[in-house]
Amino acid sequence: MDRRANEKDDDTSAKERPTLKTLAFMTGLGVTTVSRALKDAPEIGAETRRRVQLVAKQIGYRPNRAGVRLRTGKTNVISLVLNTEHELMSFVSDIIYGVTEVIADTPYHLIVTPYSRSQDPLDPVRYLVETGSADGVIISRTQPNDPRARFMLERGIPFATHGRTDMGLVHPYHDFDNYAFAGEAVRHLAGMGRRRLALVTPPVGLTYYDHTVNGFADALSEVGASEVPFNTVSIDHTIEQIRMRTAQLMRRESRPDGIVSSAAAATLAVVAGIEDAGLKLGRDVDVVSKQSSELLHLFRRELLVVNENFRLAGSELARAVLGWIGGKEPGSLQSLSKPSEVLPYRG
Amino acid sequence: MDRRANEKDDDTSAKERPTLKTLAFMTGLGVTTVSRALKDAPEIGAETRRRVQLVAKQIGYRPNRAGVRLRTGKTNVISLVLNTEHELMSFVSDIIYGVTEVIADTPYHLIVTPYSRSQDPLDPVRYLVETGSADGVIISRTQPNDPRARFMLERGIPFATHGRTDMGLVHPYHDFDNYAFAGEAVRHLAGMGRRRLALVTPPVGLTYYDHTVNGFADALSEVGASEVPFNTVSIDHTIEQIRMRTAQLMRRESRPDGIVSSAAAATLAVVAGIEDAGLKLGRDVDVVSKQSSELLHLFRRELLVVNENFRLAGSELARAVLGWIGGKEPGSLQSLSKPSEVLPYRG
DNA sequence: TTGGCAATCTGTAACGTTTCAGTGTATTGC
DNA sequence: GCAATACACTGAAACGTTACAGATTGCCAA
Repeated sequence: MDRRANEKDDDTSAKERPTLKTLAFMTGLGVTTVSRALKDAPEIGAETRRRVQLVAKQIGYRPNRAGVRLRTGKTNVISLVLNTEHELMSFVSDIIYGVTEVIADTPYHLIVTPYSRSQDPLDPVRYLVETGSADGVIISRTQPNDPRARFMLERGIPFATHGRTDMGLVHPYHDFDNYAFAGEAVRHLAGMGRRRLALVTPPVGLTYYDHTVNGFADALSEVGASEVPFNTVSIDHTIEQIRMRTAQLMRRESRPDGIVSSAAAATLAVVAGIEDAGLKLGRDVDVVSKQSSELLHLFRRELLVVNENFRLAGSELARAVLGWIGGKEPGSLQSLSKPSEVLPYRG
Repeated sequence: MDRRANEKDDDTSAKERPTLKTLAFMTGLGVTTVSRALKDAPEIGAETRRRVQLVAKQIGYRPNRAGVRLRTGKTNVISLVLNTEHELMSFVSDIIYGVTEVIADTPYHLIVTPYSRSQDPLDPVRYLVETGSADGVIISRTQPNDPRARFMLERGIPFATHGRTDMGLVHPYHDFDNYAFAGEAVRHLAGMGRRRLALVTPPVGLTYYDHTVNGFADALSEVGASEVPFNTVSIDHTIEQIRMRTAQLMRRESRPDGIVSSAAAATLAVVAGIEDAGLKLGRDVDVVSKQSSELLHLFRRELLVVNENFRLAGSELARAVLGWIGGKEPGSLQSLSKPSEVLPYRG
């Protein structure tokens, strides 16, 4: 029995993946020692430590994730929670790439946890927390009073939000300064002589809706321009809806001579609507829009753009969650990204 | 000792997550019985089975993934392998959503495994296979002779490719019929009287480059039109490169009067280049382009489009991998998506 | 010499799951 | 009446890891 066990356990011609036991056998040490040596524990002799680490590198040892996870509860997983129906396409891949960039040389894996519109946004988060499926969570579509953030804060699981909350609770976030964006946009339009401005808002209910609306309103009164209400659409509406309602708006005699748009996709529809109404961009009306890739200037060179970098957002969010997991103060893991200047076509 | 152990093990006022032991205690059965009852093993009495499943549902039992994975090696993970340096990969999010749609009511999680262009594309796949990090893998940017597919086939790990290979090996795939697309595009342009056509190709080296080029060439000779070589760009090039080289091309007197473009982002640049050269879309030249979202018609209504559905691709790929994991024949898990008709603006 | 202590190293148990090799019972066949 | 058999269930072991509680050694102070 002893013989057989040894034969099996100590198999060195291993096609199998090496484990601590393999390393223990090769070095002549116990698994405990090997385990500790690999994580630079202080009670292991310097030479032993080096030797173990050398052998481990040589044979390409990688800790078994299931073993670690079962024993310690650490999943080495970051989950990105996404709404599959709203999140505008291009953002998502940029955020994902930003996140993966940061976790690339960590043991972390990124899992994407989706939820659909019909679902309570809290569902996927509750699932993650209750099943212990991730060490950290990134959420977007953040609300001023966000139940998901509250929930995770209660349960003590590290997370970061894309966008800020306003609950008096402190947690990591990354946000684009939409207050500044809307303000800059208004000032730029006013500088061009535009006086009657409309705003294509973010989705109602999200925090950055408030920021954008406030930035817009404050700058309006600052420059003495007036607002043309355009509450019938937000960037969450379909292309067709935005296009149609923009056309309606632009056919009214009280139409705006300047429009600020919170998203590139919406801007395409807005411009289509403007042209449907027989007006000309740059002459009858100017449009300032956020964009996350360089395509709006290809679309119409008259467009004025402000760039928002979602890859950066992804990186910052990942850094924030990892920081929290690593024990940093949540309050020190907040970042706000300033908008670029309003950029005219520079072709 | 016995008392203490019991007190700990049988803790029923559990704030902790229920495990098989919890269920065993609550039902008065052994863990083995509970485990089998939950997976409908035949040697468990019908009533016991129902009872166990009822209790499990009541207390919201969910198997511990780490436990299962450690014991069985089953990860319940599908990995999507992505190249992070491919700009304007807006379809990535569509694929992700398609995949998540399918795995939503399975125990599977989706992990995104990135690699950068500088890396060997085989690296991430090798990592996944060697660490046993996933039960199934989805890859894209498939090549006719694809080392990744060959590797996974050798190692016996289920996968699906976005795009076909041409190695005489059979494996699941989903592909868009780019041969048909290019052919349709050429025939449509020819039908409009265009005789000198250029092609903005997919990246050289990928299988669908060949399909596209062949479809283009075959249809050209079929309709008796001629090709204007445009090998200096592919859709992998930057917006600026495509734009500049299109402008160069269009300034030559041997310029094409029709262009077929394999991607929406490239098309934006192509149109910009056409206009840089002082030509007018729809008059001097017509362009047929693939697109994955409805934005090209907003861009220029003269554009002719063919739709490619990436969400569908994601779903099909996920179904294929899951099918293979579930024991279906790889050869039965292949699908080809036919292009839509060439669509003019229907505004 | 002895006791104490620091420095290294080690075996065992446990995380939650499934599989293996059983253990009891009741029922059947003869 | 007894063995064979089907049925319903069970304990122990194992997957790979880490934490706990030692074990061994050498060295120094008393």
